[in-house]
Amino acid sequence: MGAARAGAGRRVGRPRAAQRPDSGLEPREELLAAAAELFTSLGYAATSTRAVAERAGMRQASMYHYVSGKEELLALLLESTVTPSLAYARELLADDATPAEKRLWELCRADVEVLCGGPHNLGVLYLLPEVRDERFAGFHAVRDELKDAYRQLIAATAAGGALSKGALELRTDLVFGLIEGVILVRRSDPDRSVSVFAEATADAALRIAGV
Amino acid sequence: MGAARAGAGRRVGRPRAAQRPDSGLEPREELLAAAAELFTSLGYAATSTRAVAERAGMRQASMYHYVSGKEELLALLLESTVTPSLAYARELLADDATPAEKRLWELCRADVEVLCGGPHNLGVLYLLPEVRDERFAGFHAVRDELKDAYRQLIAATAAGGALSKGALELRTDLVFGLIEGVILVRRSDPDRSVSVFAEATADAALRIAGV
DNA sequence: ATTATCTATAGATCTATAGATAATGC
DNA sequence: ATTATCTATAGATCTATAGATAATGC
Repeated sequence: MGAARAGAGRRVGRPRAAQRPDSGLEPREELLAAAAELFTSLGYAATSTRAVAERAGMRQASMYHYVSGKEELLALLLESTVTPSLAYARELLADDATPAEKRLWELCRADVEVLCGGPHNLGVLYLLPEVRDERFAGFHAVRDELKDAYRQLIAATAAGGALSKGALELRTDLVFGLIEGVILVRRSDPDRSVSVFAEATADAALRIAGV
Repeated sequence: MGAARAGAGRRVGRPRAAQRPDSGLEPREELLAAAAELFTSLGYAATSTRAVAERAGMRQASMYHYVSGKEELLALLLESTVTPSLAYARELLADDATPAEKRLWELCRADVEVLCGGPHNLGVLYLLPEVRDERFAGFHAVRDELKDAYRQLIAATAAGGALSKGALELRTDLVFGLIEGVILVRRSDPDRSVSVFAEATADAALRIAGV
């Protein structure tokens, strides 16, 4: 149980119509990978359920065996873009042995790595107009918490401690905007070295934060 | 001739089915305004020609009397977002009486005003996945030229003169990314004072540029 | 006569469901 | 028997064209 697909062995159920080499992924993962590729390149509204399913190696209708529709796929992908950074942010917030400046830098660097890492520039999902919809409230909640972690770290720096509430908000927006703006930079130039860019962005973020 | 609509007088042609108070705009302008509102809020693919036409006060089919389709509307709107900044950038490049730092600051400030000004956050059109398409090559050409103006101004600053080609490129990307990232900030918080934010962003851009 | 609009519609989608089928499991 | 898939399709779009119509212009 669990390791049912191990060994690419015999599988229950009617065989797929289009036989392809085993991807090694669970069908649901195949769908997510297909959706990631299509949503990031064509956009959400312009991607049909047929396109997703077919790219995942199954027929359009079979997709509904695994997910309720496109929407669920987008919600899952979106959350995968913020959850790792949020987990790391929580760690950094708890670590009071390290100076706030250093922790802020680390969060920026890591966040850029997540947004720009991976094969499909998943960060661009942020940019989709559909994402504003209430149906993706889960994503927004996680993202808000992440932004709050940025705010706390900025406030904890030497330069940040002196700021008024409004000024802190503005700095936070600028830093957060810089980090998310990175998605646009990567979009227009996809072949950049991510790690160098992530460090340069973290440096720039500290300068904006006033460090 | 030309001022045909003056005085909201009698108009040639079959009257519109849905009578509404005269907007004072030419039909083509009404379509552009409707498209701006819908493309920025729902996205391009999710906006139907029917929705655009109806919001402009005419029936779906009548739209084709003025434009070839949705695509033309998006192309026009996109260009309207970069053209003003580019014109201003050219002026600034020519003005060698003013220090480069000051000119760079001005360009950033003005660009943010254009991107975030106006009623419909037209800047978000940049974010639409469809925009990458070759059909919008005109927009991309203008945008590339604008980015090149940023590069030249950064290179002309005291800090920029010393940079290697690669380092200059990186700084330019970071600054340009910060400016475009502003679109995301405005999207998540639309009621911000644009002019204050534009100046704060220009300050931040100079800090990134190393001034 | 010219024009701006309308109504109607063909043809091409796209989503989600119903029900059939071809495997394995027991 | 259970399961993963398939095929088929109803119903809801959406785009772009054809052709009719209701104004003004001459």
